[in-house]
Amino acid sequence: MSARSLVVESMRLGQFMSDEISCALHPYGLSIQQFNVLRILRGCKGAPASLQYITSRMIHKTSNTTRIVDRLLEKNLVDRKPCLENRRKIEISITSKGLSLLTKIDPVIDEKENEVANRLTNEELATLLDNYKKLFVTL
Amino acid sequence: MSARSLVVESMRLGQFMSDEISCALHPYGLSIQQFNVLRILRGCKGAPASLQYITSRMIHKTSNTTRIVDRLLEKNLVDRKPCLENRRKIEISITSKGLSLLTKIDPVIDEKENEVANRLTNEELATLLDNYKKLFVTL
DNA sequence: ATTATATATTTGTACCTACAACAATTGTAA
DNA sequence: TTACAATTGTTGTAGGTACAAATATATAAT
Repeated sequence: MSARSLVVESMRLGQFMSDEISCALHPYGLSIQQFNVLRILRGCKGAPASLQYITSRMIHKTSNTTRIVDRLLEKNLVDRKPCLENRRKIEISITSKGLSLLTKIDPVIDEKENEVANRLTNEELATLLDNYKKLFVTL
Repeated sequence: MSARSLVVESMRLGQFMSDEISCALHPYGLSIQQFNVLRILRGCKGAPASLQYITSRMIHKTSNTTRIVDRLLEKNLVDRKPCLENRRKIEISITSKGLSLLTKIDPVIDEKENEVANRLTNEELATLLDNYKKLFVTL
């Protein structure tokens, strides 16, 4: 009985978290995946990222990063240039417009995240994250 | 720090669970949502269900159940009839073909679910589900 | 050098979510 | 009764996931 619950409830919780963040992002015209890409690029601190690098850091292993980046390009939130050393690659970087958008969004997301996390004590939270790790072991 | 992890890791875990089930369903030609609808209908034990009823029991609140049912209809796994008492409604029920497909899939899914759940002790599992409930409180 | 293989990205398709607009039917109230 | 609101489901569209095939470039093998 609990085994089935674990799977279903984990999916429900993931969906709940995703909904909370999506909802917070909506006023800024970003989807959760677009936001995800922007944050990954900001983490590069100026160094451009390849599509492959971005994909490896996304939540959904099979996200079609090409098309997500396309939408960010349309909004001028990122730049895309061919890589001179390796012409198979492209170099993607966040623009100043993208950075300043993230700066506006940061406190909103932080608040959402804290609001949810505060429903657990620090100990409960630590235990939960610990159990997540055990579940994640890939086969 | 942990607050951010909670959100991201919960999304990752939900995605992981979803991937595990999708993968197990793939040989049977069902998406996870199609499978979900079939199981909801089986739970009705012969009584037909309205679209609204099905939607209310799905993981994604905003699933477009009309179109998921369309695909199950094409495969003859469900029946759809107008409701005579209330002509706005439709009555959806699982066919015998749908039921026998579920019978084949059941043990595969059970095994997947147990395989994942066995990574935790019963106590850890109980605690985890308990913490899920605390996180879910809607605002 | 030519061929084969690996890498990096793009494109295509089926299915899905999220959200909004629409249509049909039913219920309610003036 | 007529008008208005609520309920139930369908359709349209943008964005996304999952998976496979295609394209271009780079590297390795013969």
